[in-house]
Amino acid sequence: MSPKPAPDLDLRRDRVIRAARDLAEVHGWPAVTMRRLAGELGVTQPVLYSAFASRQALVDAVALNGFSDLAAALDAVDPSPMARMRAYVDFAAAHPRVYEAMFSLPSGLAFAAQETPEPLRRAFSGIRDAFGDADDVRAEVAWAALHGLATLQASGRLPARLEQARLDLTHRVLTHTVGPVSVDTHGQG
Amino acid sequence: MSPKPAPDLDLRRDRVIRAARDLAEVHGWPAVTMRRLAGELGVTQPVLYSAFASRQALVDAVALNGFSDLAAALDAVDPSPMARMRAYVDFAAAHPRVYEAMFSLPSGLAFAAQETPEPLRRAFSGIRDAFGDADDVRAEVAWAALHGLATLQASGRLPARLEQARLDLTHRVLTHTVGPVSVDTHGQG
DNA sequence: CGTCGTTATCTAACAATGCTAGCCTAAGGG
DNA sequence: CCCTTAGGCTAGCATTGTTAGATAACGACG
Repeated sequence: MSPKPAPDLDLRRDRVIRAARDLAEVHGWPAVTMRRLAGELGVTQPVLYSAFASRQALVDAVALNGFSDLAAALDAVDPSPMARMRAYVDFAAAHPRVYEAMFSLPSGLAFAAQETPEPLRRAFSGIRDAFGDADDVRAEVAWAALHGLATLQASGRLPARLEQARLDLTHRVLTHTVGPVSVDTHGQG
Repeated sequence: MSPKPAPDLDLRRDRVIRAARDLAEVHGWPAVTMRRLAGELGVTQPVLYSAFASRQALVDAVALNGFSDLAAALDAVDPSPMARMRAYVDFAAAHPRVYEAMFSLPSGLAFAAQETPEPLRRAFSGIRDAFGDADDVRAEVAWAALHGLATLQASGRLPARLEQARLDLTHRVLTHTVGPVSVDTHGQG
């Protein structure tokens, strides 16, 4: 049944993912070509296709891996809002290309569906645990704010000098809000 | 000096930009190839390069155009926070690919520098006028929140059903915050 | 121990992309 | 009518993702 020693596909996938991620972090995603990747790993292109059906699938795998790491980074700190916020933006700043794969690059990953991969749910839980509400609205807003800060800062569209001030203000408005939580889902839901 | 009638480059640029935008909105940015674009316009590829030095320059032009439109959309409504917020997310939802070119796709547009193109500054002013503070921190946070909401919703990562609730909460926390605005820019600025 | 069958891997190629060099042709001045 | 000038087109290059067909390595069976 297996005349040739079946290669450890999981191990190979892991190696390819790591190589792709490193290459992307150093030289950007456009530099992550199948040829160059194969060269770095000392194999030929078709071998990569035994691990991933397409380049898109590989990028998706890097993204999924990133969600796992993000979930771990959030879990590693205490569940106070400020600690989680700091952990989130720090993760995005430390691994900008992975974050790009997770959110900006075209992706085939489902999210709001029930097929949502588990690492994605875990990452979101890391935020919900800190901002949890009656429903998820506050956590979703918190996530959106963090995501906006992370991406706009990563692309240099916000002055770096005010980063801490922005995070402080975001924390303050999300935790010290007055007024009822009249969540009515009318309108063009 | 000009043996052949010099083509109206501005008009041509405009046509190319419009064609690229329409094509992107319908079929996505990967479908916007120079060949296909030339075909739609009834010309050959090299003509496009007389209008834009590269595909990247064309995408940047579409993005810049989008910032102009966004600024106009914000100016068109009264400067109340809620009206501006609604206008912002509506613009992003109505022109998702243009918004993608403005924020997600690789871009050569400067932002925080003093070389920032005027349409970008105008678009940001549309937000600052509604959330203006002592410094720009609150406006920046508002912008980040809106951007996060827009992108996460566009990629289907937030349930559409709660869209209005998220916007309401965002509006509430940004306008009804208690506590002083102790903006100290210490830390790793 | 030798042969065979299976399967992972490599070589080589395909189609499509962004971009460019060089010829061709249209338009105006003498 | 001819000549100059410059815009447009044809054809091509290098690179990309992806795949078909050949090759070689390894275990099983006689």
